[in-house]
Amino acid sequence: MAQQKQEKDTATAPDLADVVQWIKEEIIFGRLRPRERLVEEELSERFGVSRHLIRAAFADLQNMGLVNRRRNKGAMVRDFSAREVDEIYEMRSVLQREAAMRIALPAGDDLLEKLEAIHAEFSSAVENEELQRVCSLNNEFHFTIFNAANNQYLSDMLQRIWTETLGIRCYAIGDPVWLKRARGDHAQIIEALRNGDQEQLVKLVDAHIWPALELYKRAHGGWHDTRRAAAE
Amino acid sequence: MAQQKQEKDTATAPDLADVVQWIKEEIIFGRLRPRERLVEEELSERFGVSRHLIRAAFADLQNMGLVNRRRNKGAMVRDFSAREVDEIYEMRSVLQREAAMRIALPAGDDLLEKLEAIHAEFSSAVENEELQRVCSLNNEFHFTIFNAANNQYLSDMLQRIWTETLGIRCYAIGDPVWLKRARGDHAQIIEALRNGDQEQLVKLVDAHIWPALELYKRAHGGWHDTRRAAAE
DNA sequence: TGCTAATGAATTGTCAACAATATTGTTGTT
DNA sequence: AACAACAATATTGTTGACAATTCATTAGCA
Repeated sequence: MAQQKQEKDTATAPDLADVVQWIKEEIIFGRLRPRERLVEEELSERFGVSRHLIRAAFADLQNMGLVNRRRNKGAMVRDFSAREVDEIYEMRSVLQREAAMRIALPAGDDLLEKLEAIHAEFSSAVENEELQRVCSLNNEFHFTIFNAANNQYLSDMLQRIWTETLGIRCYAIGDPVWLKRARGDHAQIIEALRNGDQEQLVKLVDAHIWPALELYKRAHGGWHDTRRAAAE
Repeated sequence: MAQQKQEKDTATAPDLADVVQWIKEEIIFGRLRPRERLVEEELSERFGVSRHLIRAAFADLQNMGLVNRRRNKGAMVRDFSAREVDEIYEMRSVLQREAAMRIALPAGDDLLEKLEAIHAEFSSAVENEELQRVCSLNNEFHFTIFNAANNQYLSDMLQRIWTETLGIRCYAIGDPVWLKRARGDHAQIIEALRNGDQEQLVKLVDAHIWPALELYKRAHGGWHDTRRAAAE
């Protein structure tokens, strides 16, 4: 699934995948803000790689939905309109419910054990406020579940949505209230999986996604709904 | 939606979009077969564009799911395993049903008129056996409907699936029996839209997708389930 | 013969210079 | 002062050459 590069900085020259990851993180963790222009040479110097790689990375990031590009005008960090956010979240809801519905219940012991292991780590990461680990363990938790739906294409679509909504969801990661709530949600989800209560599972998985959206919307307060992603 | 380039060959130098479109058609209409290797310089000469453009096009086509690439090994036309085909069709079913369910009924006159116009053209294209037009009108018919669900992200996901399944669906386009049936299906779909029968609409839209898959599977007869898309 | 290692051709990956385009700043006219 | 035309700068797009990698063939050896 989430194709991580195995050994990162073992003195190997930076790869396209590395550059994509770097820029992705810059965007996720807010060093590059929505609607900010991305200048090829600037990033090229910052990361110490050729402009060529930056360009290629832009293409990838565009396909991931993290940046917009217009011919001869360059790239900028994608900014979602209020409507786009709502639409993407509706679809996230549809697909996650579909995944939850497709999991064969009651879950096998191996799945439950794996989830509990992740959940334990997640909890400890929350307590120590290791945000980056929280984020990555959260991903792992959910995709372990989604993959249990046993449809690779569904997992892939969810992967795409997760990437696109990173900027939205990562608002929540820093919020103590949300973190506490998420931990509880995860525990409940595991319970539903164990008890074989499919209806409850679907409900829990779906309910779990909305608080982060609310946080994001609140943070964006008075929302000016200007922008629109143009194709050319 | 389907971002076509307006004026094609008005003596303007070929664009990345052009190249992508060309290769796409080569794949769709079978001049490039599944699992066939795509050599950059070869295509570069064939189309008379620089190797760079071909490379960039490969990246795009990979993201569209039409080709697979592996580092230092090049690109090849994507080939679906039996399982992948089933999985992608399950998801196509889910999303199309979701779209059908979201259309506000009864449909407005403008929508109905538009669909009837497309349907009339479709019918004539079928009778004259203009396959390429059949294909494009078929797209237009369905996306007019999908867009009526009023969720751009949903439309975009369906667009992606349609592109990926082109190679599967275009088997059907050449089949007279399927064509006849499709024409009837479309008429029924318009009726359901007019009558405001949502349940029937969902059912029709869903039932419409499976015959083409059956045709494809039959054509692929004894299926060797070898291949697998590798990440690196 | 059957296996491994070395060679070479084919192909992809990378780079740096150059061309085309957009953006900004300046000048001159009314 | 307002506006338009022009010039200068900044940025992206394109090209061709070269480096690195893979793949197929052959040579060497037991």
